[in-house]
Amino acid sequence: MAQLSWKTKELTVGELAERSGVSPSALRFYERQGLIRSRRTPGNQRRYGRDILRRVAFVRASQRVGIPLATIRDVLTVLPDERTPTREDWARASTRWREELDARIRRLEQLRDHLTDCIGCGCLSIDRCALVNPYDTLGEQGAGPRCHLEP
Amino acid sequence: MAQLSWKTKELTVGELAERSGVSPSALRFYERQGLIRSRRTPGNQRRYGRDILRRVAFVRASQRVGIPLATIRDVLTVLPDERTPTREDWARASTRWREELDARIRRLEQLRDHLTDCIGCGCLSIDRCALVNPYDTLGEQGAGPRCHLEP
DNA sequence: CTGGAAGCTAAACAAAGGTTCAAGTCAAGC
DNA sequence: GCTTGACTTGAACCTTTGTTTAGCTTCCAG
Repeated sequence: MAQLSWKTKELTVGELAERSGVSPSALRFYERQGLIRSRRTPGNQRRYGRDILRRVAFVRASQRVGIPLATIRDVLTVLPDERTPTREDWARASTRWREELDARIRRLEQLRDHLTDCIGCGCLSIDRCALVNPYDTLGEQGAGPRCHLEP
Repeated sequence: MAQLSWKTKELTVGELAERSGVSPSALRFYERQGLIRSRRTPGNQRRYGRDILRRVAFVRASQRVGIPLATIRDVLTVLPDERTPTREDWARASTRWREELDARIRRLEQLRDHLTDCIGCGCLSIDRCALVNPYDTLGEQGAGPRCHLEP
């Protein structure tokens, strides 16, 4: 007796990968980025408790909303550290994304409305078209690369 | 007399950069990617006709909608090659983005609705939660990096 | 005609989010 | 006890969208 039930058995990276749909390399990457943590066996292999499934799920769901990993990590740090997060803990964390999502939707809707106008007029004027020059900035966006692609 | 009016004078990269709000390095990059073309002077410097302003404006507007450059390039190839594109040409090209935008907005709205549900239940279950597993795919997304960040 | 500003190219670097590979270690079934 | 499959690490590589830098050339005003 005293055998570990499937409920309490820890997961290896491979098992977690299969159950979460996230590749082992991505899981190790998340760990390097401080998004998840793992216990190590005496032979230095990773072992995860059941909590980890929900945590990984939260990361993926957040990514789908379009949040960068660094931001997700910041939100995860507000979770309780030594206690298993409760339903309320997760709900509180999720609320942040709700606002993010609303903002993104509003922005896209504005773009769409401008675009509808512009399809009618075909203008695309640098100076006048709200779609082309939406914030009246014209340049000076600052240096550094920006990624415009959504998955 | 016979002086070039400002209406017909060609633009240098620097001038185009200033008028379009896109840096010279970005303009050269767009040319390498086949998004724009330039005439060359005998001294190998780029010169642009007035058409280019609208073309660059279209590229920037499309980027704001979230379209990757490769896709923009493909759409630009359907423009007439030797004739200056008309208002209708540009409007036809823009119509594609309208559909794209609508699709994106719908997707975000679905996400938001799921998220609202999930905040209530706090579930984030790998198997059941629509937010976590929205397409019932669970893995097998294919290889290659994907960028999730919006500007 | 000359000096400085602007242009040219190719190559390196950046950041995000990973994948792939090489070389080696661990765990478990037979 | 041994073999095989899963795991470990670090480093290199990938894509996208550009910027920066080095080393030269060209253009324009005085």
